[in-house]
Amino acid sequence: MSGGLDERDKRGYAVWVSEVMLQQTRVSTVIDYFKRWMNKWPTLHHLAQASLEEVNEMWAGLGYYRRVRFLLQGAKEVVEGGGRFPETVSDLRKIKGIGEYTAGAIASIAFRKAVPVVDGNVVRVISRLKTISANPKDAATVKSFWKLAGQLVDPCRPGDFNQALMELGATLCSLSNPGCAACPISAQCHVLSLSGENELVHVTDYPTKVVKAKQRHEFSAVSVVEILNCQETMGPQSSSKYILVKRPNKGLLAGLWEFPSVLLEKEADLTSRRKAVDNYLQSSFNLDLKESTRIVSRENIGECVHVFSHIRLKMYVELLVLHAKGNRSIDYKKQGKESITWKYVDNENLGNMGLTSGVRKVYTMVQKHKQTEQSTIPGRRRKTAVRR
DNA sequence: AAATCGGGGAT
DNA sequence: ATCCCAGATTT
Repeated sequence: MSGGLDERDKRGYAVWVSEVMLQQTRVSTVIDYFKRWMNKWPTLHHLAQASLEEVNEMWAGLGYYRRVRFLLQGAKEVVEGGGRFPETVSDLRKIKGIGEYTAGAIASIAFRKAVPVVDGNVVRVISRLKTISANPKDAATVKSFWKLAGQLVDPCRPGDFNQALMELGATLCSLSNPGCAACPISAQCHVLSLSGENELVHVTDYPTKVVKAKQRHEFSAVSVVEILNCQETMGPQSSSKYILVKRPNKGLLAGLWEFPSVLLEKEADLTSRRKAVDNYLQSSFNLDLKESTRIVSRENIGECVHVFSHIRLKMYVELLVLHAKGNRSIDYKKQGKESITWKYVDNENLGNMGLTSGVRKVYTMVQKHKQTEQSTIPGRRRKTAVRR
């Protein structure tokens, strides 16, 4: 292994970051995120100084945000431990967020340990190579894949071998249209030879498909609250700002920012949605919307569906424009009883900051709505009346 | 063993 | 629309 300690740490860190980003995420998606990340935090020591808020924003849009929380936690642990960067699978496995795959990837790619990796690509290649029809998610079957991969790995160049195997699974040995004719190991592929003898056998039947749980449906009322003319915090020239709320530190999208929203029991009509939103804004922001003088406009923007692994969320979006100073009793800065965390963000910063994909979708909807409204009524300012 | 936890690209 | 991806942790 060439290079000093510093060089070694750098290699381990870069592979660690990239492999965590690559968990359940395609290479093409990761590339830009990886560049931005390494530019901001070039070494493990830089990362260890970062805050959760910072890494969350850098990660925004990548998904599975638990990954970045563990990555930051792990960086702090390694730096505070003062020890060398862990090199072996067993030491790497002790770090939160590093499972069997990531440990194998770092050990083999960064430190030339002769250990295997098993990801979705490797499962596909091996299940075809060996005609394995067992459920690939089954614990015992997973174990057998690791064993087989361990027998295959080239001890001289384990990192290159592992990456080549995954690359093969991602390209030639693809899900639905494998290029067996061009495959360098087609001669050793058992299922390919079987398919030549038996028309009922198809390469694409491997690995065996597993049935997945259906997504549950959820509904939420999203209120994009725009405050006009906020001179106190933004200076005399500013136009408006929006309220963003921080999600709870556990669960879905933990600790990430979103527009004020309430989860609905079920699909709801406009009236009940607004009732829920009003109640929420009243209790959490001390915003009394019964004072109609505060409301400049309140428009229904439309629906927006956002899909997670296990949830299909339909968001009903409205744009609620408020006067900054309508009534002295309004105190936007006062936090509600439920001690939620929130902040103001102006239009420019909202467009530039890291947002989750769902929030970005909603924001784009609102922008488009505003443009359409302006262009369809030239020279006139439309004002939607609000009557309660 | 099953559920949780994002998002997007391919089909 | 469905599948699933350079997965890991919690329940």
